[in-house]
Amino acid sequence: MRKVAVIEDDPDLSFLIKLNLEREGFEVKTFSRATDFFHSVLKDNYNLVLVDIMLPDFDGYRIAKFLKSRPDLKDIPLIFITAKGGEEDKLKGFELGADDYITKPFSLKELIARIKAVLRRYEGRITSKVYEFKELKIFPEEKRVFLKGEELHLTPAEFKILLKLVENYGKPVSRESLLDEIQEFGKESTERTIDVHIKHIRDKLKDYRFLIKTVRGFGYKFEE
Amino acid sequence: MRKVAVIEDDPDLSFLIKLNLEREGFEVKTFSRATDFFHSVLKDNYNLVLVDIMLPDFDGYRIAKFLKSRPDLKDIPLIFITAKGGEEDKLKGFELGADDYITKPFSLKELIARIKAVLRRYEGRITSKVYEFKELKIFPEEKRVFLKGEELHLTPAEFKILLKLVENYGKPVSRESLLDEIQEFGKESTERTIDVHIKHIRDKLKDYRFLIKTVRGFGYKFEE
DNA sequence: GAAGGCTTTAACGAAATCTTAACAATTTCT
DNA sequence: AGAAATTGTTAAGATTTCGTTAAAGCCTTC
Repeated sequence: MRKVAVIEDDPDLSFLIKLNLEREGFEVKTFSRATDFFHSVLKDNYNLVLVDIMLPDFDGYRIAKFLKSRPDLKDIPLIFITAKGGEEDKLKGFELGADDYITKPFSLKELIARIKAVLRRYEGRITSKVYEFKELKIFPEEKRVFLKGEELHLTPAEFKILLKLVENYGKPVSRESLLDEIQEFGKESTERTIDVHIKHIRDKLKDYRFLIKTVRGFGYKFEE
Repeated sequence: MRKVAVIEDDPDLSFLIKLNLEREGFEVKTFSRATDFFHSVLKDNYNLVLVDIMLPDFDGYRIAKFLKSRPDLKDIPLIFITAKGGEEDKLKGFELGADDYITKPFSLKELIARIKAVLRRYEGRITSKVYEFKELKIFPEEKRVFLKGEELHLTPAEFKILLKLVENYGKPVSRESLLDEIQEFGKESTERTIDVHIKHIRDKLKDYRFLIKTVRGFGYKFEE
């Protein structure tokens, strides 16, 4: 789950942001003072930091400077919140490495849209991982699978299932979790659906079908 | 390796130049007629063009005019070779954008020195990035696209989408990300908007429409 | 304020994909 | 071994997604 740190001294606004982000599936920690955040950021792994420029102890720019000065933290996406709307402030923010900038008052909808957009942008930067098992290669970023040099055509659901299994190499994955991967939250399909997808994947893996092992009474696992 | 095109109708001189430039580590293509060169210059990426003013079909000035009239070719350094030594010719050459001018007879040593000097001058400049796929060229800085030497007119949204796809060559880009590129936050358009833009881009790419592949359930990708 | 270019929306058909359900095969349990 | 539970297989129907078209909405420009 993606974690967001919110540094905002207005408790009402802070609460509202937390509420809405959690509704979107984020894990949220709020801080009313920068110093508290400093302690947390070193041990918790945030995927994004949302910081108000005006804070009682530090100003937001110093938070940005701090984050950007540390090699282990400088790649955390950063969004500023501010009451000021001047171009100059905006520029200063971007110079300090902010990824986006949102001025009060703003709609929560907009805030969430911006957060998601920033995260999307960052996800592209992740160095593309490659999974390789004998003659099977999986490129998650490219959503492609190769078997003996030939590309396999997997449907979206098939690809998601295979990837989930591979990511949990050796560990059994329940049908339930696999279902979560392939469908919208709230839907509830039969778990037999998974079986059918698994069959299709196995068929496409041909003589490597054995890589997907069934874990009776639970689900499936990927293992050589 | 740096590529030089030599347009010179005297086969002996042409051969001599080729020989000496290759000894210096250049890749050299020679043309005895301008028309042959015109075909080549559109697909090969020359770092420098060396052209004799007097040619059987076209004169060198027209070659210069042609090159300088095309945004995708106008930055290729150009050196004239000529038998005439008049100041007038020299001026005309420089007016047309020649970077240097050398009069017959000249020593190969001198020619090479001048070529290197011109390239040095050019390399100091920031070479703006160019994307090139077969007969498709994209100039992000200038926001222009050329297909088989013809400029394509893309609308702003179309250009942004194409560029985003090209920047993520081989990687699927989600409709959401593409929407981020073309519109302000807060707006939430339907993702079908992207489909329509994609159709328009594909139509304009004509027989290269296949470069944009759809990634079912996700978005699109650019790939040869 | 009309015109034209650009973007967005809506709607439909076609194709790809997903799900279901029924039956067969296999494993586990008693 | 036989019953029960679980998984494999199959095929058909339901659903989703995409391409395409046309038209509406929105700017800018004249």
